[in-house]
Amino acid sequence: MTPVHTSPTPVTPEVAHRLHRAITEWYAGAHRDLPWRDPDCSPWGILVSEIMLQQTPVVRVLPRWLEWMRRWPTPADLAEAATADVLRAWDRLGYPRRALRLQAAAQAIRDHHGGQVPDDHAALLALPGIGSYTAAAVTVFAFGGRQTVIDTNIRRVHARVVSGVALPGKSLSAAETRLAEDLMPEDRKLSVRWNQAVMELGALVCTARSPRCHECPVSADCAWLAAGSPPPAVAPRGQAWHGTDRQVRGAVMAVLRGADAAVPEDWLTVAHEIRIDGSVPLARGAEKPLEKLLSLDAPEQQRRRAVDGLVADGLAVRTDGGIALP
DNA sequence: TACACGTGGCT
DNA sequence: TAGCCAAGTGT
Repeated sequence: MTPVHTSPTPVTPEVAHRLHRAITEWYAGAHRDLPWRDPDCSPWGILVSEIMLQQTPVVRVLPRWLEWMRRWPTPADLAEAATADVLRAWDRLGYPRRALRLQAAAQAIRDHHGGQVPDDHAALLALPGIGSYTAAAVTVFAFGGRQTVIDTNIRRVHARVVSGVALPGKSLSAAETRLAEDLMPEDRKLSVRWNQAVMELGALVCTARSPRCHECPVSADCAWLAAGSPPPAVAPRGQAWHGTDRQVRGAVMAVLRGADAAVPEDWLTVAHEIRIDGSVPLARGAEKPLEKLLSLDAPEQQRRRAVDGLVADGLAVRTDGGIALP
């Protein structure tokens, strides 16, 4: 292995070997027992888990994944489902466009890959909703390929252990990619375990806010810890939420998921016409989303922008009766 | 490159 | 409590 010179302290083959051994041994005893890690889990199940886990915590994915796999155990099953059912099953996982793209991916798998999830990295990358990370993850975790997986957890572990900084930069750099590639064990089977183990270390121990360095198997080799755990160079910019278009889109989607008929557009866009007295033809359970929509007190213009955006994104459609799930 | 895109638990 | 954060992708 070529020494890595992208950090203040180059990673020698000896250090790399020590990291491989320490982190994979830690993984063997400390990893979470998740259903998509079961040796019997299908590539489709793993692909579904990877999409659901994008920007979403494991605890929230678990119940949705179990229900999803029960209803649509193969790509062909999901390909043929009604999109409105797919969006309702996605429930409150967030970023519902992922559900749309997952169904589109299922249709592409049915139409162009004989119904089988492709094991080829390039073919995976060509599917809707699958980018660099997910293509690599499926290649590795579903098919045991030797690919460099880089997610936010892995970036953080590398940033601390090797580069000695608290957090990685906003976007993935070429140097980071090269570091990750250079750190990969040559042996294919070990590389699979390495990818999985570093990710898990970042998720359970080397966390963003309060890392548990006393539990870390590589604390002795950690450049960040050795440097005295310096704080991040630049404080990450907070994610705005209250009053944003996203919040309003989310509220509108919640209403549409709970409705058993098209919702008149004015009820969504004109605040004073949204009522929660039970006279609106919405399914039971929709009251709460409606209350949320009301409490937002979002300007009419913003509500219209949200509805227009949802329609433009294919998450909703305009019908004679109003707005509905597609 | 930077921004838009959901949601809810945790500190 | 207000803000941070979570297995990213598409434009």
